Amino acid sequence: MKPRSDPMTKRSDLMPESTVAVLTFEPIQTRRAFEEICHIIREQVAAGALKPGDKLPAERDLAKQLGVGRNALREALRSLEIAGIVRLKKGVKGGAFIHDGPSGRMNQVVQDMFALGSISLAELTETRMHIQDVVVRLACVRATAVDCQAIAANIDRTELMTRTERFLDRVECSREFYHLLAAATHNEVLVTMVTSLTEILMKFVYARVAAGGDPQPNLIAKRRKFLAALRERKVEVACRLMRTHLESVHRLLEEVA
Amino acid sequence: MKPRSDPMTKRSDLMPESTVAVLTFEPIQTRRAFEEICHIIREQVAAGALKPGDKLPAERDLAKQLGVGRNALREALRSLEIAGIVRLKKGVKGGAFIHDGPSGRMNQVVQDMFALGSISLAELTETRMHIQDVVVRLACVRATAVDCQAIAANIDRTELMTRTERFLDRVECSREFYHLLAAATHNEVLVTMVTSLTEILMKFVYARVAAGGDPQPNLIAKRRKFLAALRERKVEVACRLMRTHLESVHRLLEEVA
DNA sequence: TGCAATTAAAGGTACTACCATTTATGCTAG
DNA sequence: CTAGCATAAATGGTAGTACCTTTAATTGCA
Repeated sequence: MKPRSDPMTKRSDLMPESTVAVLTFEPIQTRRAFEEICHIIREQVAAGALKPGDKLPAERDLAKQLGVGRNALREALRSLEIAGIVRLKKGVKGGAFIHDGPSGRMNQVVQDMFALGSISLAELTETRMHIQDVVVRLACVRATAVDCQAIAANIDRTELMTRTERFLDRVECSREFYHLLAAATHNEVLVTMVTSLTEILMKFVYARVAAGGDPQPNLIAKRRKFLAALRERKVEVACRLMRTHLESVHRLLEEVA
Repeated sequence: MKPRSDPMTKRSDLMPESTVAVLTFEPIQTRRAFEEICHIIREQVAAGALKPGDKLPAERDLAKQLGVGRNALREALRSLEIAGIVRLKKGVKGGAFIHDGPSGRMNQVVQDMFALGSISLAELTETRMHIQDVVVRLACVRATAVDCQAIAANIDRTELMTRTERFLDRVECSREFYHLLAAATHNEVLVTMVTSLTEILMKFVYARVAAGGDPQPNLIAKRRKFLAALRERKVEVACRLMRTHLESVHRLLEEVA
């Protein structure tokens, strides 16, 4: 790992040009130590050699084993932590543990993309509208009694927040509503995507609500109506309700921005 | 930044218990230095104070300014680099530059989730099927002549790869096909999502093709038929073609796994 | 026996020194 | 005067050391 300057790159003067021209010599980017380490860990995870809950050796030991400095190793661990692969715990019996799943990582990605201007609010709302449509259709087919009960409980809590005029808390309830609905599809990929889209858009809702009060006076009624459609598995009705609701919400959002 | 042990936490013995009981003392998690730094940079980006192309101060300077060690700063920069926020360049006139966009970050997230078992192949294929349906519908409405020409050129290239039996290269063409199709929606969020889903599933296709030869003998004809439907904006036809094609591809994928 | 003090393990941080790479500058040869 | 090469400087990359902070096990005293 030590030799950063590959002697291979210096030998061109030792070979006649005629033979050099045959080879392609693509730009072998010298991978940084932490990249190499990340790659190794990721391979182990992908191969099943490292499973969630497993503990990596202590930083000092692992650095010795890999023949790198502790800094480089820490940068690798930091990257893996940011990626949601490992979770670092301090103290004795601490260390780097393989994480259960990179939950919430995609949220950060979407938010970063938005902050950097790679994606726009309009693109987010449009995508959310379509994905949510897929979610509703799947949920109508697959939602279990337990799923529906969870949603019903969520609506009850939303109603309480509305009556007590805790509108900011009610936004949290909304976030959870969409999460529960996505969970009813029993497709974790959809859950992740919906959660990311909902998360970032809820930030705008939050700003709107913090400033202006309650922009959705009929929310509870709309939610209950939707839940009824979901329970009766009336796909088209549920889709229509969701679509019109999201349209109004998204209109509000674009006013804020 | 230096005092990690907040003197505030030591003053409980200086106050009578009666007043202590009033305060809540939520568990103020001591944020690590690199987290604080990441947060600051992200704020600057979100606020528009830092725009793509901007250069951050040199590591040594920035560390001094922030009052942290170079290690901590580097871990922060590493995190931001992994997140696709900054790009680090070596040498004089190098440094940390704000990146254009975290393109490709979501791919890694999806692949990590899969490697860790958070999501399954079945969930990926199902989601892809539905998202792709959305994409086709939008593309049928919005695809410009340029979009269609790009897809046509891609199909031509795919045909060449087929004739010359470079099946592995043809898989790359397929990857590009789905990317171009998504691009025709002119919705970058959808592009990102589709790319992530396609990317990971193509890994399986790649394995399948590398082992078994050509599993899609009629691919070119199917592609051209699809493109014709797209050009004529026959939404339902295009959707049906895409759906049946993906169904067959996904069937193959689940055989591999 | 039970609680408190000690201790050890492990991550978090700072600092230093040096290596590697890249660009600019300047000097020398033609 | 120009071309090319040598040198220098800036800057990220890496190693190593020392120490702090947190956490949990252990020990010891009452």
